[in-house]
Amino acid sequence: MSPSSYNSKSDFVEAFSLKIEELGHPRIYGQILGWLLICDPPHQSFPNLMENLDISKASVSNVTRMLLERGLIEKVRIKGERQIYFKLKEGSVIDFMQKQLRLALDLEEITSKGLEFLSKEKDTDSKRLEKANDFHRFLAEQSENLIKKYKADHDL
Amino acid sequence: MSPSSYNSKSDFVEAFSLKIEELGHPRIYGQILGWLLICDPPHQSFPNLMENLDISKASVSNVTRMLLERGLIEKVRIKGERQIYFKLKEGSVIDFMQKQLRLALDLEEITSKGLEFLSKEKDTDSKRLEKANDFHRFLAEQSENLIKKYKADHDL
DNA sequence: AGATTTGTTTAGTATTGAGTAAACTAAATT
DNA sequence: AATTTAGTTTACTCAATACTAAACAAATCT
Repeated sequence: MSPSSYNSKSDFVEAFSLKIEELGHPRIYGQILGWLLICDPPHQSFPNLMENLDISKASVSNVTRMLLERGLIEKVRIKGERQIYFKLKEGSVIDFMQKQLRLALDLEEITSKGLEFLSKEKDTDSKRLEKANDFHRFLAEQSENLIKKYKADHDL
Repeated sequence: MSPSSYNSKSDFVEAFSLKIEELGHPRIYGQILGWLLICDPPHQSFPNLMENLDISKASVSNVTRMLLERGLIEKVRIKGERQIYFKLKEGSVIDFMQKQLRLALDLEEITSKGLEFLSKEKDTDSKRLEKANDFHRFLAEQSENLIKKYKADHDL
């Protein structure tokens, strides 16, 4: 179905950032992450990012701050250089997905508290919520296990 | 940390819909899903939804259409009644999460195509992207297995 | 100290999308 | 056929947010 690849780094960055944007992040958020996955060298300065992604200085400042706060990138200082460089943090790809998987845990909690309330009411049908809760607990536990296993198998 | 439960059905619906909203859906999207998880009876009319969720007729119409298209709810006709009722579709909770898990598959594809492009370039460092692709493939496969197993174990 | 470079913050623009009221359509009842 | 009921569509308002240009702050170099 998709045997074709991209024709430029920009194509990759665009596809990648569009997907990240679907999750509710700013477009530039995914652009920077995507670029840092393939750029050469792996660390990039303000001007590097501005030019290659065609974004403003303010955007670099704002979005790198977000990414730093979330622990997805880190600053790199180079001896004798004034500029700041940014690079992907080790394990950022895993961390990013792990955050997505928290959804199951959050919904487990919410449905669990909902069940607790329903149990105090009379004449309620809690079957639907019980099923939902059960499934979310399963998924939260098992996906957590998956990540653990992956990390263990890859010395992280 | 959260030993307390909710004090009303509305509290549950609000917490639930806020979480769904974080994923990029309209607020009312989660409100209707949440309400249909706990309402009595399980099928609800336009007026039911308007009153209990305090939303307009137009919103019920628009958002139920979205939910129908995505296969998360279904229409119920009752003999001799003119009104339409809506109820959660069997398996909608699982379907909803399965859609979330597609992210790993999508990112696997994108990184895979990125790697294919990089392989045609010279002097590129593709280690970062290879790692990302490997992880996403793992997660896509394994999470798919989880769902399959859950469905099998629960006769779905 | 003054000037230059580097990065941050502020203030403003523009776009997007949610939600609704009201107009409209379709169907059923009288 | 006329009227009421049920749901859809249209047109609009409002709020949130991304993004940037320009003003600002901080640090380094001469």
